[in-house]
Amino acid sequence: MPFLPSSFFKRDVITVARELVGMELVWDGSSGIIVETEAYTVEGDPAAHTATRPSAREFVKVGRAGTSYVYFNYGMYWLFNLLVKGGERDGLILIRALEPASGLDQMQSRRQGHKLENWCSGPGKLALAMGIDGTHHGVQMAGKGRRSGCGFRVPAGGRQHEVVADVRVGISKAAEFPWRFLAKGNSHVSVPFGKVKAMKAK
DNA sequence: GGGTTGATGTTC
DNA sequence: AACATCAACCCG
Repeated sequence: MPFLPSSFFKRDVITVARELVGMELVWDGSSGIIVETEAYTVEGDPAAHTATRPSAREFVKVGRAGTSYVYFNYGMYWLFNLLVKGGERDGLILIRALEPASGLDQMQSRRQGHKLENWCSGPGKLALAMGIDGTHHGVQMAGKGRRSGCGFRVPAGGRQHEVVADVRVGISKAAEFPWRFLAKGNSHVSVPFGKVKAMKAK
């Protein structure tokens, strides 16, 4: 299966975030099926980095569609995002969870002491499992200049997952935007469908 | 299983 | 001061 072309990432960021669920992320000898994403838009989204960080705005302006945006959060974890631009709405997509698919030995060695279901069930965890860190900021993931061994593709057998939309996780601003996309019923997601609102209701 | 808490550092 | 988190720990 060929890798997704850069044109895939030159569309509306919400659309792309939804369609990435069920795709396979290939990264340096390992891969996983994407089971959870979150979209953040450059305009009209108070929760997006671009709303508060000039450096993020500059990255969107200068970067090409399909480039990785990796940053350090909570003093401990790297989070892996993708730049989407050229469609109706530009923005960044946070890859939040994967179902491990290949290179399992490598992933297991990086996630020692954890169950398979928890290797990639969260944005910090998947960065650990795949070996993603700050040196991987700005990596081209599609089209011309794509880094060898990295990219996205339709898995063998096609996209098997039904996608559902829910609110995003771990934010205080624009918390009601339904811009988190999940593979329905999948056990590798970070927070199951409906759980964020259920917690908040208490 | 569910709730709570501590560990960490960059950004503005 | 806030933050796009995780795992260890309690309690049951």
